[in-house]
Amino acid sequence: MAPRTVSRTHEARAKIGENKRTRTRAALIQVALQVISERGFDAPTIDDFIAAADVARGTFYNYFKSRDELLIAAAGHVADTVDAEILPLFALTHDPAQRVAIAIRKFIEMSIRHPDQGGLLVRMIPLSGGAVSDEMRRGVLYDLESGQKLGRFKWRSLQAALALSMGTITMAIRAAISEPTPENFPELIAAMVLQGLGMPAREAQRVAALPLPEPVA
Amino acid sequence: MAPRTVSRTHEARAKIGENKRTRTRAALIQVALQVISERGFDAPTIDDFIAAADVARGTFYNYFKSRDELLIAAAGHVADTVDAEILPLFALTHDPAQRVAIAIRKFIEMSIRHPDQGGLLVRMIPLSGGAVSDEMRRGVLYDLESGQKLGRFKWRSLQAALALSMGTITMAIRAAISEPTPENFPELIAAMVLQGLGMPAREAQRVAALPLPEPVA
Amino acid sequence: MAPRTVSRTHEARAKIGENKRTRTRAALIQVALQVISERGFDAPTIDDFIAAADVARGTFYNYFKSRDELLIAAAGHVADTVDAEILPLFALTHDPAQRVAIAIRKFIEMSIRHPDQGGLLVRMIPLSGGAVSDEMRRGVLYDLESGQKLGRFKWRSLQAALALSMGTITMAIRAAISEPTPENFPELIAAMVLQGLGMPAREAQRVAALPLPEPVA
Amino acid sequence: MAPRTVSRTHEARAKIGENKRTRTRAALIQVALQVISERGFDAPTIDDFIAAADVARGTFYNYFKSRDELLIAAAGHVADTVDAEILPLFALTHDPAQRVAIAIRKFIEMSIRHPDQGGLLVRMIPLSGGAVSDEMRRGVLYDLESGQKLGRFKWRSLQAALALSMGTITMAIRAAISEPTPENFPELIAAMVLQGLGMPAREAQRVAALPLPEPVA
DNA sequence: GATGAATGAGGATTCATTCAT
DNA sequence: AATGAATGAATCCTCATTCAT
Repeated sequence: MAPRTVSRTHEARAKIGENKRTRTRAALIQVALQVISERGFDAPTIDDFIAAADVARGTFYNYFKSRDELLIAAAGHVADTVDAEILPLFALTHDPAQRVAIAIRKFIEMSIRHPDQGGLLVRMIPLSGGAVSDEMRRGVLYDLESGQKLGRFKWRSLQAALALSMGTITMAIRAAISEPTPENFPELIAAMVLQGLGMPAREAQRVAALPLPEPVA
Repeated sequence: MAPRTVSRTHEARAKIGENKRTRTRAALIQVALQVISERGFDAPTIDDFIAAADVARGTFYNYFKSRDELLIAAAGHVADTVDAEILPLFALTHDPAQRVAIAIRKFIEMSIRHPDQGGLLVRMIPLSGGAVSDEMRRGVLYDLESGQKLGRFKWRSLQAALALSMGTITMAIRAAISEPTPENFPELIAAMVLQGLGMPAREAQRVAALPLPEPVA
Repeated sequence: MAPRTVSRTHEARAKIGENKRTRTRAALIQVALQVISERGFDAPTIDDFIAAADVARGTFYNYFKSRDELLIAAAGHVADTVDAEILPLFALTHDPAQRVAIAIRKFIEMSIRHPDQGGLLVRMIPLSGGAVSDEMRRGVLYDLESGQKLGRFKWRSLQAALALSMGTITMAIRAAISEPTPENFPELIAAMVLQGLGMPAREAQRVAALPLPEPVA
Repeated sequence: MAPRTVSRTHEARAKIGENKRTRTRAALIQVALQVISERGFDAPTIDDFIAAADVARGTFYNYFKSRDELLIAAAGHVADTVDAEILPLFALTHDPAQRVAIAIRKFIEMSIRHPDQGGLLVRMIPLSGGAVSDEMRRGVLYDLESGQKLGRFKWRSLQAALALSMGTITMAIRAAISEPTPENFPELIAAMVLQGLGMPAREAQRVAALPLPEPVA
């Protein structure tokens, strides 16, 4: 079985290389989230990142062409994390009101659990043409429109409805990161947004308080 | 006109100088608003400011001790503008719902008329420590609480109510600056926020649509 | 005369500034020629140049965007120097053979007198798309063609004639810089090129040896 | 074909390895010639070489201890090529004029056929310390002097004669690489050089046009 | 042997601020 | 007051070379 051995070796080596590369990259991204949460978004230099990750200057550039590229990658990682939490829940219901509530609650919950990631998310929304937020935005847009068609929402301007939703989420995340918030803060925010979108208060509060399966990770 | 020139008093000269000084300073601030609104707080360099204002490097430092000082002055200018526009209207009513609606409508209107100032505003609000946002925040806080006491609002968490208000305003200004918006956008936003705060839809829309005295400038 | 004083002051200041700027720029170029002659073309870094010129790092970048830009400017300076020497002499004759001889002799003489400058010239010819050499090349081209028409030259391929002229000049400058050469080296080179271009040996040597007005500087 | 594979002797395997080793080494040198011919000696990085050769970084260092070693090997390869083409022809005649003509024609022809090698040659000649140019230089020197003794040449300065020969060859190769040239370009150049060295035009052109055995490779 | 991740010294570049004119 | 040349600390970026797998 010599050939197999040979080929396995090749594969194995490739895989090890692959793993190491992936690990270093992941470490840099992880470290970036930490450092940003500690020292803010603008202050940290490439030097700070590599010092925290304990890699050489050149190693950084083996993975990212610039500071910005690292930050974007980090934001992408956060987006993936959020997606992984929200998408399974979206499979459970097609009620736009519920979906909006789920997204809002999950985003805020995640930001409370991982303030670094929430912070980065919020900082990236204005920046980068919204690479991160775009996906979120598209999802929200879709639910706002179908909710209107189904009579769940009663907004009079899509632009305004979008501003309400995105603005409130953003500011709520910001609050959740920097101040202590009540345990049901995510639900409270979700309910207010639904009310703002035209749902009766009682129904909004009911939908916003529906039990949610716990995240696995 | 030589005689007139000669006969100019010291005072007159001082005043002319004063005027010029004021004008250059104002020009620098104006230019700063533009540049910041386009490129954010951190990106622009002093070179960008002096190039846009077409003054020499040294001149800049005759007016501002540092880059930060210009930024603060620019923010202060926006605060003054806001004060001049909104405070007089606040004298007209003590209904918290009306006051919140007035503030929201005025902020957005002003941002449409002076996108540079709106842009700076939007950049400052998240910093939440900026003079503008603090004052605004206090005002909003006060109205939210008294509105609750008077039964006009029915929020369940002050933090959440604040996030809804501030977040929606911020995002609405952002939209108003960068996209065309319907003429009644300010009112629409105001109505949605009031609904979110627990007012019945009909009443929210009525209050948000009350006629407003035109701004002077 | 206050106004006049004021305006003279303005002019004077502008002029002083202008002078200073010009002087610093010239100093950097001068220093570049020196440093290159001492340490070669490739070795010196920007640090070496600014140390030799005794200016700050930032000052360098006030004048040149990159190391290459300095080198190109230095080469341009050399080209100007040569032009200043050759052009007046070109006014004295329209005989293409004489003009070719003058150009060759002057380039080599200059390189013997200022080896730094000659060296830079030779190094820049392959580089920079020939910004430096292009002018020279055009001049030579013109004289080669008109010399042919007038029956002074008898080459059979313009390309080949150009290769002979430019190649020989380049290599002669190189030799003149790095080895001791006989006093009449410039004339010898000129004569050989004219022979190569098809002039009879005797006539070539006569034209190449015609007395030349001494340079002023 | 398993049996055959199995029955392969150690020697055979060694030879295959040897071949592969030789091939990879040759590929690196070949690629180096290309890259150097295009971008010069200094510009290309090891990354450029390994990317063009499509080998891993470590593989490069299995064959060459340093970047310089590759450059030297590449130059050696060109030297070998030149030797193989020109030396056999030198056995055919002892007339210095013919030998100079042969060398010139062969160098240019070879550069047209193998532009990469010509490019490297041209880059090396000015360095004059390169193995190729030294050998060539010695050969040319010898022929120039014996040609003078035999009355075939009539130069007045060996230095100048050398500059004419080497400079013209260099520039002619450069032209032949980068522009289309007439078919008899090598002969034209050879004739001009011989004329420049003092041979009568008619005789120079005759010698330069003598038929040459075709190269084998 | 082949691989490619990691290294870090060497150099390039920016930009807020000072200061003589 | 206005000017703009000069400064240099802080930071970025490249690339030849090493070495564990």
